Amino acid sequence: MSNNQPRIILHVDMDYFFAQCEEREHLELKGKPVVICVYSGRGGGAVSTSNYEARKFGIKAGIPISRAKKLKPDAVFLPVNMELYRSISDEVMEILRGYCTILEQESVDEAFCDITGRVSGFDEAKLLAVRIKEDIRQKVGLTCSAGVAPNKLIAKIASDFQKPDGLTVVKRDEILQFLVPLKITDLTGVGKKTGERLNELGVKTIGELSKLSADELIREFGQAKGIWLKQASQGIDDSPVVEREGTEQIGRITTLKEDTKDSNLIYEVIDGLSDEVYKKLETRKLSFKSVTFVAISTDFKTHTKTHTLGAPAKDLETIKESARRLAKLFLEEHPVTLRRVGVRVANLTEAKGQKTLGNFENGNKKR
DNA sequence: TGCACCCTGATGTT
DNA sequence: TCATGCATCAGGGTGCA
Repeated sequence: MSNNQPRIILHVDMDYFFAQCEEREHLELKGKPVVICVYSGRGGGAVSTSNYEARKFGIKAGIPISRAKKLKPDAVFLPVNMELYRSISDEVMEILRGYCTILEQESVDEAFCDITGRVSGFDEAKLLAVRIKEDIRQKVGLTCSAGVAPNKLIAKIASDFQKPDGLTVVKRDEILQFLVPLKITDLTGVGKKTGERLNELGVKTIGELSKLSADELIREFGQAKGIWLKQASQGIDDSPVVEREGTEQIGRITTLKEDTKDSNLIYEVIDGLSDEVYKKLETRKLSFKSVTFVAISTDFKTHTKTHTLGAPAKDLETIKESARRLAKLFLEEHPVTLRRVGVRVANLTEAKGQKTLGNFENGNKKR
């Protein structure tokens, strides 16, 4: 895709999405601090997201619920209600689809739109963005923040630049001055770990990052990431907006009631998780070709074990048996105590008509 | 030797 | 500090022509 046509990309990011959905459903929440929680089943858990009232007290995504409760005991604490957020997300995406030729839904609350063919330039693009925001506000009842730029990388950073209910337009010749003062972690793809390593190299801003040579970055981060960092620091990104077929993998993970190394207990949990993964697959009519057992030990290290089948399958038994077998192997190899376990399927394909696919080599298995 | 595929842990985000 | 659940990706390994 090396055509020279300058692109215009719009990135839309719903504001504090989960919490805003709850505000829409429960009007009495407006103005109160709202905290959306993922409970672990053993009393603890983490904050999934919070509204701006809650953020004023330091309650943000990722912190333990216990800490959030200390920061603001009388905030409203609600469990995640994914079904609600999905259906609202669908409403939003449907609106966006009406405005762009290609829509790339990045997650439940974010999407890229290629609007190159829909507008004559950035001024018109800005007007279109305003209209889309207004449309979403009226039809869905939620605010979002938007970024308009010549590529996905900059559009995404731009949508994050002014929040909530923001709109930031970055034209081609404004990219460098826009990026230079930003923190390196404002680059999508640079998180805590990469940020720390860059700090050690004396780099704190994107401007400073752009001064490092590609060679230096490759030495430090390897070929692919090194080149990516160099390009990103200069605002270069050619990746196209692509309609996503669907997810590549589907999984479920849970925290055990208590830490254990008891395989029978773990098998029980695996069966339950397999059921849920199977349900998700079924509703989306997908087959899988590999099964992964995920284990997180008490020291919070993540371990995985994967088995790839000879041919795609779509039945529950295959998930359960594979996951159990993988767990057994894992426990034999690693005598550690587990805190969390998960089951994941990948290599997904559309489950066309096939009934059951029992034809993979699993002959010598103990029953 | 080159390539395709597989497995694993790291990473990002919420 | 206390530490959910989910997805994607790159590096290195492995097997085969």
